[in-house]
Amino acid sequence: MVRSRITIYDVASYAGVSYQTVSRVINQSKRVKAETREKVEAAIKELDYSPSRLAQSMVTQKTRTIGLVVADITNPFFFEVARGVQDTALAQGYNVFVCNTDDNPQGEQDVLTLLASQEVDGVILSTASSTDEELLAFAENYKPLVVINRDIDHPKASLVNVDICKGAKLAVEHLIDRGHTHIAMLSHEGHLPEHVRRVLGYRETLEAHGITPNDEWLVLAPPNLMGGYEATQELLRKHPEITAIFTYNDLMAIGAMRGCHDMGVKVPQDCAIMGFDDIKFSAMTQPSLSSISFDKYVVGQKAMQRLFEMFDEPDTTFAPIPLDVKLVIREST
Amino acid sequence: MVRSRITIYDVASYAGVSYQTVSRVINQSKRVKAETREKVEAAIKELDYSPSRLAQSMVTQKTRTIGLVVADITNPFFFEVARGVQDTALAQGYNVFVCNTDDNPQGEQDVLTLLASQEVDGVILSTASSTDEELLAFAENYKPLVVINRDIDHPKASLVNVDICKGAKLAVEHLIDRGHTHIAMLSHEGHLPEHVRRVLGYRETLEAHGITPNDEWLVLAPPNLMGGYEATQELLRKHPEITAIFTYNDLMAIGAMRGCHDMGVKVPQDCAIMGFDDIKFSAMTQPSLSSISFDKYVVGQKAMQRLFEMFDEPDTTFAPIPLDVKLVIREST
DNA sequence: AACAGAAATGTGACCGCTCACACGAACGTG
DNA sequence: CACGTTCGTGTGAGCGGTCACATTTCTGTT
Repeated sequence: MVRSRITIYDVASYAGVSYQTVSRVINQSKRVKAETREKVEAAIKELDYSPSRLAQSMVTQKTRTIGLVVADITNPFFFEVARGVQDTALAQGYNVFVCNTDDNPQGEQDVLTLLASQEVDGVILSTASSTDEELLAFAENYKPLVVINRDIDHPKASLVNVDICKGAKLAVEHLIDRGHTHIAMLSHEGHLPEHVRRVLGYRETLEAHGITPNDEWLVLAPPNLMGGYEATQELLRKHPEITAIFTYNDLMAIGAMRGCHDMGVKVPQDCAIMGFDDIKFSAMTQPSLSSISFDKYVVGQKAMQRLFEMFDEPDTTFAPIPLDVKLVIREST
Repeated sequence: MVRSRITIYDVASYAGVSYQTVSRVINQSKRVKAETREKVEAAIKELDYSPSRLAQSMVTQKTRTIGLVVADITNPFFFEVARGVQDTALAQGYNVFVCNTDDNPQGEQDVLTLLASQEVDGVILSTASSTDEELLAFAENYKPLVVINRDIDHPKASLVNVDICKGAKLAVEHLIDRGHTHIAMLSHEGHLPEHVRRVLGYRETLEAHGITPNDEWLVLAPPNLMGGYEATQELLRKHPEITAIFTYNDLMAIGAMRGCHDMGVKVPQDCAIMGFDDIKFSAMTQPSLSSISFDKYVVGQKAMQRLFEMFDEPDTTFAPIPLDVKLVIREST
């Protein structure tokens, strides 16, 4: 039975009060007599009334909806973050639009303007494809913005930053500890190596240990299983001297391990593999994957909490939220 | 600069027409003189106006938003489906709320009522935790509903069904072909085996080949990596006679392979492992995983397309959309 | 008993848009 | 040139709420 919507007026006349009183009950205003409140609550229950969020949003100009922009929800890193965001949002009655940009700068702009027109209350962004300028423009003109793993400087944008440099350092030092000196790296083809903190950490750590980074050993590929697989095969064919590979993320690392296997290169004996992100699969691969671990769920959680803080205090500028990483040593190194 | 919202009235007075004319231009009504339309379009561009979806939804009672209910977006199966849904929705200007139920029936009910109050235009559901009755009640009282991989019978609910029975049959027959007769199965602890089509297919196929299913060999566990890992170890400890395992999904299978490995059981020599879903990881594991494959992205795409059809023709009852599966043989069997 | 002040409730306007309708101008027709 | 049609545009109302303010009722004080 598709009954036409029950409005606040229906409840009001059923309870014998004015619509405004019903509104007060809904909004938990103190200014309602206990007795009246009960009457209204009974009416609400009786009529199975629930207020239209649309109408509420219309007048309050708050939608209780936020946008989450990620490169690709298909990547286990992002969906763990997404869960953290969603769960935290839901607990406060907020909903989340998840948008994929596929690491495409134009897509990212489209998605941001779409979100703006959707009238979300805020945006959490975890991508690196749009330029800082575009992002700054968005923060300036539109809604509160929380940015994950990216350094931009704007009073209306907040940061949540995993200590990626430290992660890269731990990873490379671990490989050096294991006696490796010919350490290659697989990075994300979508980004300039100069802007990728993993690459910077990789280079710095090598240099700190007296090893000169060899640019031939830095390969750019799509940051997924197939990208890691193919890049590894090409790399090892060209540079058989390599004995260790550090990758942009675990997806690439898992592809890399399979790439080694298919070439008859044994992991870790012939070539050690080191990932980044510590996704759940990494403990289950064969050999299991050493990686840099941090709590992705917490990343999402903190980002959402920060967004809530920004709603409450719109004019405050918040300090970045740092998140620590740790090295997880498994069989692949 | 947070300028207060530009409304249709601003555009109207800027262009020197009435607000209704602007509305007509926005809604691509034919009833506007070309000349006027240009004036209005220029004004829109000039003022950088975009209509408030909120206000539009308010009056049209359509939000251009749909809800996607999945058990856990963290499962690769679901997020590939989710991508299919999202991409298809976005192409038509629709947004998607993704909700996780964590396979918790109460959570599912909560999510459904939340979505109803959110005033989504429709719902796509791919979970099995709520009862058929609850789902029917939802379809009856609320919005168009597309259900994935589940048989419910209601004129207002549409189905997209992967041929899971066939998948289970192909899987088990393949194991039998390989000479196995002691074939165990790992299923989803959240559902009664009698309702799981994979289990039905498993039992039927065994019987069809003269093998009596042994209930001791059917283990229920959480449908994830760890669930597969632990269940496998327990199973093989109790029943070392088992030489093949068919799992509810690839996540469990990957956990199972690792479980075998850690017990010194070689895959596939000592024990073959057969998955279901063919997620991307399965080609990259070591050994790579045999599985039942179907296009998860297309599942999402078809579900969304069907929902659009339901919007267009609210009173039509649509036939279920079938999707075929195929066997992918890799190294684990 | 009279009055101020707080507490409880009611009324008008409006959020930004679309719908149904009204209205005048332009058009062809006999 | 009076007529009905079509076309182009404008007006009133209302979607379902909340806000600011007005109004009434209940307190407490002297």
